[in-house]
Amino acid sequence: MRLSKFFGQTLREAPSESDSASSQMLVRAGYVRQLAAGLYSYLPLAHRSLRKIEQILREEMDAISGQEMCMPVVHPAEIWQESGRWYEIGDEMGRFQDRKGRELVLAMTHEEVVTTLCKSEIRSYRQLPQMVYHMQTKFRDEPRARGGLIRVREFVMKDSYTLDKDFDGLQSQYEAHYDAYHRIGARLGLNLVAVQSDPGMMGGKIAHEFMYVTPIGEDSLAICEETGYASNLDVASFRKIPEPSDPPQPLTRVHTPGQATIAKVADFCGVTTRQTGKMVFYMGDFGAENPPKLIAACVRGDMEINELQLRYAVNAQALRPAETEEIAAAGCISGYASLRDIDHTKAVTVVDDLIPESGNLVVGANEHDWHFTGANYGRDFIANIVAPIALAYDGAPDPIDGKPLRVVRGVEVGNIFQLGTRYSASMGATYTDESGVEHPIVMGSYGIGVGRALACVAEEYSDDYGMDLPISVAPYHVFLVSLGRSGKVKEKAEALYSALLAAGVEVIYDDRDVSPGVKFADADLLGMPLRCTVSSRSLSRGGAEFGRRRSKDLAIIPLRDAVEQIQEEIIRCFDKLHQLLEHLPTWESQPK
RNA sequence: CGGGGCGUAGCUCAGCCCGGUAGAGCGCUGCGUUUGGGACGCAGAAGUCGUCGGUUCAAAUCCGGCCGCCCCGACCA
Repeated sequence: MRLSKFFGQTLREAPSESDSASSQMLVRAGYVRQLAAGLYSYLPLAHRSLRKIEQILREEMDAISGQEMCMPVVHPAEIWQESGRWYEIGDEMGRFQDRKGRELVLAMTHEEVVTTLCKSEIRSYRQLPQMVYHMQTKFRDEPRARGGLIRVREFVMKDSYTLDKDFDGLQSQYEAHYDAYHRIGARLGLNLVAVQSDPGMMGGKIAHEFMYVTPIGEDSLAICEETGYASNLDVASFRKIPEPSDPPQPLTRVHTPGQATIAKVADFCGVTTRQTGKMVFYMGDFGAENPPKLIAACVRGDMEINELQLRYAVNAQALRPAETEEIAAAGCISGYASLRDIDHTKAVTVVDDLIPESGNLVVGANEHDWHFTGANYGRDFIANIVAPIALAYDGAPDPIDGKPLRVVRGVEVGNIFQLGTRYSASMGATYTDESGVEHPIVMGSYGIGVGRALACVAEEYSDDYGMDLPISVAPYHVFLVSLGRSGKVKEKAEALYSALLAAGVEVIYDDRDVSPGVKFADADLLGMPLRCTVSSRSLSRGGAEFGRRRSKDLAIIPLRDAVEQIQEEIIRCFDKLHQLLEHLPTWESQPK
């Protein structure tokens, strides 16, 4: 590729709409252009990188017996109605009608289509197990696209689907994906951390997310390097250690004027926040046929509510913070609320499982400017439900060995779900076993966002000058630049370019008639890992300069050996990257 | 969906308070000089000031509606 013919241009300044390093660099380097919120065009450089990422995905999926196929982006509504997700999913699903008024859906994912195919293709246990995959566009009308390429509305995902006759089969294909995803991360130059995750609307019980840890991530993770525990914060558990307390003391009403926050009241009463109980109120949505109900949750004062776990504990479909009037309707006073005086029929009352183990708490007295001291669960207040509803926090003891958890941010590059029979049962995809009995097929689904992976790689490998992409992802391996307009330099550079092309080296050649500063700046920006410079200076020293991007110590390589030496260096780059494959985490090595 | 910000040349932005000729830098075009880290001179092209309406003799500027984009939150198979 000649840079003089390149479709697109580099930008000295990033457009104001992009924020993260990855987005800014990809825009400045002419890889991508935004068309609208969450919709991007991928220019030739990005497209080459995306194809390379896809090829890595393809190789790793094929290696675990995947069969590549392709399913449509537009689906009839009926299959989504059959699975039930037509009704469960809201505005994030793109819906439209064809000319006859038939309801159509833009694919958010492809479980429904795979399951439909199972109905026509899979009849017997003899046809199982199976693993199919494709790389196909998804559309999700996110309420808010953000972070440049990290969260977009239209994107290509590699999604694979496993079909098994039982859960043992599923488990084995799940583990194969678990290991394959680590290999994919390594080949992309990304350290992906597998964390336990919430299966959510995918159904099923076991799920992992593969996270690229970065401050710009949207998800919070709780991880412990020492024990290997790693979980999405949503589902993270931790050891709960009760605060030592004296034998139960009498419940005492205390005047606490103006002490409406936990910190203030703890300070006022001379106790730590660990010796207080904190009330948080939500309105729970229990489905269309049930009225919304107040949820009164209590955690220890130093902790926060894990809303997902609370939602599961009360079996609600959704939660939102309650208004002051809604709290008052159950007989509680905001800021001084207590489970002692609440009407347990008007609210679902929940305490974290640490509360019954905590003695002599300071809690609200349900009256302005009054609290109780010496409150003890069971004697002074109770709840409908006792469940682990406290959110893990930085420094919390991990559940395996009590070592401190670290809470970090991450971007979800991939995920794996054990679906079980969630789709096959509702849609009637069955096989016949050895004894002639029909069973629903046991399914798994496994996704990796291709564009998101590129964004993460760009984020990881950016510096002040541009990107320094791994050899496996860079659109070209070598950036060849000629300096000066002397006929000899141009001639030699052209000859080297032709020789590299003839040898099959992926090279981008800056043949433009611009100043050296511009060429070097663009070379730095564009992200090719290797650079080769031909100039009168290099020629007088015996050939071309060659080395890593922005490297200070550049070797002079004679032009007659240049192609060979460049090829060898490319191989060394790949070898170095592939060394990462040697010590990857595996399913076997993760803590159980 | 709640809160905040922004919309002026291809890009980054000034001008808006205080209404009256639409600006700068970068980029682009031409000519000349220059060529190892975003060169310089001269000449030039380029904008329905997001959009619709209102106020006014007069609106980029004041007022209102709408649209779009960004950020925080809610949401996120």
